[in-house]
Amino acid sequence: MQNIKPQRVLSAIEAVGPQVYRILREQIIQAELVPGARISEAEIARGLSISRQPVREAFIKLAEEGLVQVLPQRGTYVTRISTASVMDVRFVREAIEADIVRQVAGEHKAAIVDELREQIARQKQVPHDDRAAFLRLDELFHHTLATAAGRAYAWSVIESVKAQMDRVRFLSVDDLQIGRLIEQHEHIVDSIAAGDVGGAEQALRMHLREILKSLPEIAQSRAEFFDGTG
Amino acid sequence: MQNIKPQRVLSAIEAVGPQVYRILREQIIQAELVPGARISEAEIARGLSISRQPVREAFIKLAEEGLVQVLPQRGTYVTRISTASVMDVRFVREAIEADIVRQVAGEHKAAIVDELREQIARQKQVPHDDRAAFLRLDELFHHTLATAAGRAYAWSVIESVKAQMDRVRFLSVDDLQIGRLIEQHEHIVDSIAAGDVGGAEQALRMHLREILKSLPEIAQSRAEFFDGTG
DNA sequence: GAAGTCGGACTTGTATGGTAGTAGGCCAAT
DNA sequence: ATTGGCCTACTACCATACAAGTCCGACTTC
Repeated sequence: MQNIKPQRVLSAIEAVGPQVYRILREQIIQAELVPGARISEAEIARGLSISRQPVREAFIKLAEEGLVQVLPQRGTYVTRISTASVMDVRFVREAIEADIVRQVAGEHKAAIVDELREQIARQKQVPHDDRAAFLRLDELFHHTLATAAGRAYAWSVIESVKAQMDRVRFLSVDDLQIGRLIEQHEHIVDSIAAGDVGGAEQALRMHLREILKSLPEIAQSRAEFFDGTG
Repeated sequence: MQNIKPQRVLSAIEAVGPQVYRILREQIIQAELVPGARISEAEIARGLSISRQPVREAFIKLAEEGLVQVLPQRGTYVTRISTASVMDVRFVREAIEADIVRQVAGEHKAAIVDELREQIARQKQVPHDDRAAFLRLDELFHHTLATAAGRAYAWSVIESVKAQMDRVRFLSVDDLQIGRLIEQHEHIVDSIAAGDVGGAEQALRMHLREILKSLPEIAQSRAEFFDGTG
């Protein structure tokens, strides 16, 4: 089966390193590159028909996010998901987004409420089996909140740490949870619309803690993806 | 003046790239490398008697922190301090540390209070002209809080973003401010000791907002270090 | 004199070569 | 049968070479 290698198109207007980073990051989050898998600079470079150098830079960035572990002279491995790391990231994200939503709720801008309600309507229309589509809309929802508060930078920080959470979410979101998450979105927006700062904050914190509920279950059913240290 | 180049000792047991990163980061924060300065991979590499590759990796990491700006085929420049960026970082830091201190205040661990009070005593003994020494102790104080809450990861996130704040602090901390900052530390610890969760949070938020008070003044007196966009 | 053009000396980005170190298989010796 | 030692293949890390683009000054031309 001499299948022609699908030459992944790398843009010429952007440096290759960051592109490789995004490709690998996406593959790790979506478990195409499974936890524990061994990858090598040379192997990836061959696959993309580029040199090892940009791949190396991508590895470094992935290692900073904790998505891979680089062992000098030994190899580079996709990290297994650590429930402790997931909870660490969730804590940071909750802290930042709590202050963001407090600010939004305190500013009484009707346009934002309309925008968010429209997004919720779209979330309800997502087919129940299309997890990726819902996750994209969920991401957009939280991103919109941050932008509305004028906190684009804060969101960029969240983005740079949330990969660990996304890996779990990709494994865990099922239909039932989607419905509950949408309800929580509505609760957040209602609180914002009412100018209920404290209520909005609490609603958001509860929303982000939802992930913890399914985490033990996922860690057990997909034990090979998780490290054993808890 | 044929002065012998002081060969900075690079450890052999750690990769060179991260070491270069730390050296340059320190120099930028302490304004040895002044904002707007042009630096080049080759120049730094020659100075350290290494190749361009590890320097390049350091540049990439510095660029992610916003400490330098890499313009392909043109050059790399130490960024000027942006007051907007400083406020962005402060927002993130305040959000995270607020949740940390709430947790510490809610746990009623006497050992932590003792440790923090001892640190404050040491802060009072710092000579009033030794800014660097006080900043180190201040850093230790906040780091200790995070560790006490079991939030080592959260602190690592703060560390990776706070360079922008540190650059300003290095320019701004004078004797008067040191006294006020120590008072605020005491206020925070008192609230923790009393188990006053809300009070501890507010005290910490006020503490971290202190930097904003001197920011406009610094930005004016050292205008050449700041960008003009506000 | 002024404007346009060409060339060289930079810059970062990418590719490739070389080095030290690890892992694991194979073989020999006990 | 088990253990110890070599040897090959692989790894990441660093150094070096090459490529592509930018800037600036000198020269040419009008």
